[in-house]
Amino acid sequence: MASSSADPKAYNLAAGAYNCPDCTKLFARPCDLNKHSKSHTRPFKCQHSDCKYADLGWPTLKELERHNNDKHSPNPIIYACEYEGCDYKSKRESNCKQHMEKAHGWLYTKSKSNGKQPADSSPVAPVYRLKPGRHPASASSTPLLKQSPHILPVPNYHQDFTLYQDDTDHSVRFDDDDENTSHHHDAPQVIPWTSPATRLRRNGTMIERFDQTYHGSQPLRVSDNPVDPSLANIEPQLRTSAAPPSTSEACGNGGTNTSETSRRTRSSRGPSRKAADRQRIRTRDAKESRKRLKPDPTEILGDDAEFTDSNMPCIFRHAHPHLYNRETRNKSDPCHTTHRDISTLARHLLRPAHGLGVDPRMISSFKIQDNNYPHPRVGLCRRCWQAFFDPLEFRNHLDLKCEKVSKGKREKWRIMYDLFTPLVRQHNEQSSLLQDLDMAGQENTAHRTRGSINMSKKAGNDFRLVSGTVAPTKYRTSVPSSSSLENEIQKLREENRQLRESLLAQGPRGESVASTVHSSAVHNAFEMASGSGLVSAPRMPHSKDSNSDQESLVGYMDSQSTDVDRDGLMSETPETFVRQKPGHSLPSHTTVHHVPTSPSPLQVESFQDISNFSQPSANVSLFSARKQPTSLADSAYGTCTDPRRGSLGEPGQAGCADILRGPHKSWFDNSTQQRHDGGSLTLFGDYQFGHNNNSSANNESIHNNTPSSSTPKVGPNMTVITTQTTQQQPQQQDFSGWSNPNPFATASTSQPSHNFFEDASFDFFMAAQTDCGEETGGYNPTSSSQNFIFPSM
DNA sequence: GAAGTATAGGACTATGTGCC
DNA sequence: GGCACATAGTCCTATACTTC
Repeated sequence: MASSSADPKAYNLAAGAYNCPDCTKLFARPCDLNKHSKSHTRPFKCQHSDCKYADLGWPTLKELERHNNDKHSPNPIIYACEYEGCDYKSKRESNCKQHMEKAHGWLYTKSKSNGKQPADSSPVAPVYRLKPGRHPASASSTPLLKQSPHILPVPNYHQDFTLYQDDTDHSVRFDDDDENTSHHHDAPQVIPWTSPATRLRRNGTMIERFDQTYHGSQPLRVSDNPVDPSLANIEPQLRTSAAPPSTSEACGNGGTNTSETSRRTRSSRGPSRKAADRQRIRTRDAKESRKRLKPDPTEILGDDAEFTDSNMPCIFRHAHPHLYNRETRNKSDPCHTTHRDISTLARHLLRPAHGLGVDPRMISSFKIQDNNYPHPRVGLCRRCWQAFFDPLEFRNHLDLKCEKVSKGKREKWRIMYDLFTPLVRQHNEQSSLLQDLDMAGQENTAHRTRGSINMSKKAGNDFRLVSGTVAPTKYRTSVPSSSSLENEIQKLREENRQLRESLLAQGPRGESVASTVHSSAVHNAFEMASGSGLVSAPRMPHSKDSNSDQESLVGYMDSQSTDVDRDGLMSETPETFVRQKPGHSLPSHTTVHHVPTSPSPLQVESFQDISNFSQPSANVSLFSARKQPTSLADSAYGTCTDPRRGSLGEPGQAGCADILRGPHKSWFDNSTQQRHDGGSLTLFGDYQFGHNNNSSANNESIHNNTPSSSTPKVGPNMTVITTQTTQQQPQQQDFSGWSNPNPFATASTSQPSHNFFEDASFDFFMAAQTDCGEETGGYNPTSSSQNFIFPSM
């Protein structure tokens, strides 16, 4: 309920979340709980008494309005398909788009940019057109285009597979008069998977960008920082141009750029419109006067076309544009938006796309699920803005009330940038690489210090990194060597060569795409579509052992596949999952999770002692170990209600992470066959927790071992550990007799599994790792029985 | 295909804080 | 006390995605 937000009892300090009194969901913020509570109260009632929504109501006014347009409007807004010869019409814009996408192969930019054209996006815009006179509210802002779906006809080799024979972007463009726009390479298109030709083009783009970045102006040297090519763009000492817009200027613009639509449609809440306008004018005037009085003290980064105070980019995208390439990683689309406030940016970093631990007090990467682009393990206090590289020290710091240090938003942005965006080597690199590691670490330290010194000079701050806080060797950040990047690019080059050959061999356009499925390169291209390795074109064989793109440079950073990416996987999941045999019941309170095929032993939380881990190769590529997505929060667009999506869900739901985390657990070390008390658990891997139905009936069924339509699914390579109590030796559940063996399973190895576990001291950070505005399943510390399934490694 | 539900980020207001 | 700024909380739009 909305009132719960103000109820201190609803605030769970341990979990850092607000409990919904009407269900079991937890929220990081009261406003999120408030929003959620409307899904229970559904306060927006339909005015038509004969409508079922007169009683049921809708959670939001927007949904009520949409319902009215759908059902009760005498003159509803109609969206018509713009393709010639198609008379499809819908009252929903999104449905119309959906239709054009599915029926006509329309490619468009899926971006949550709030209607704004992303800075680096192509001019590709929706093809649909609002019917004149039907939608006056938006018609003025929506270009009524001369519709020309020139992309038709496109041979539809597959329903979702559009292959362009040539390398031309066939998307309809709206501003073709912009001759400076590169339509050829910069059209961000999101399609379920990538055709070989598109893949070829994208690889080419990546290679081109790599060459420009690292080989363009000067030869690549070992001492060059290959990770942060954009860093130079924001180094103040490198600037000679005029100062960037001041904070006041930016804020003023931000205020006056308020969407008029938003103002018109904003519900009547808070102060009156006149009062709000007065305040806005007052604020604007005040800020303008401030601008005249003194310069922006937070002048840190200097001018940059991409960086203004109201236009702050995602630190990760800014640091690694080649990794957050929306052409190859549609999941990174949210990273292409910019932020006006640090709080908004921090909120963004909380998203599953990055997975940092963020709360009002701190930002932490201690708990981030590394893949093959490990992050520095850093905790940043948002009060004193001191960085910590030791999680225990960090936690101790947060337990104390430190002195608040005022910093400007640029300063903060820079601190976050410096701390979190460098990539690090695996912490268990073999000694043969230690020299490189140290060298790179020193470079990185220098890089950070350089920026910090400037901050110190210009803002007089005492950013602790300047004053000698250097990450311990164990946690010291480093960067991938240039040779590693070269190797990855070389892989792309080689793959492109194969793609070209494959496409040439494929013959004229129109030939069945099936002719390419046996080409490993093309297959890899499908695998690559998201960089996640989870995309498999339906009807295509899944090759677990394929040396696919997830191992390449553009694999990913820490993001995971999008839902679109994972469609391919889900098309196969009915085969990969195993259902319980009739009559076969699980032990009481056993919870079953799906864990994909064996994660790499490199996927470990890095701050534990993993020195005894075996390493496949001393010279293993930084990018080579990825086999499956590992983040629990697995999608930038995650939701808790779908197993394909990875946001933290409520107990009993797929993707529910926190239910498996928390203090006071007992866990079983699969390698040593020993049980350990206490500590907390983090399972990495794309697993399903029980089932994806959050109904109470199903929750009941899972706890009572009652077979239901959502009987717990079991994935490959799993070992079920049942710990009835913290005092009992766990028992191992044998699933060998279950049906439907995983077609992709591979022989288990004897890799130790204790890398799943973490010290209890890190529990704190889990509390913050909730998806903003999303539900998290809270671990119930009162439960006396915790049951886990671990992948056999 | 229609309808329902979800997330991401923009933008605004209210409030807290430090400084003059 | 007023100003400037930071931030939390909230509402909103856009749109992705699921379910039926």
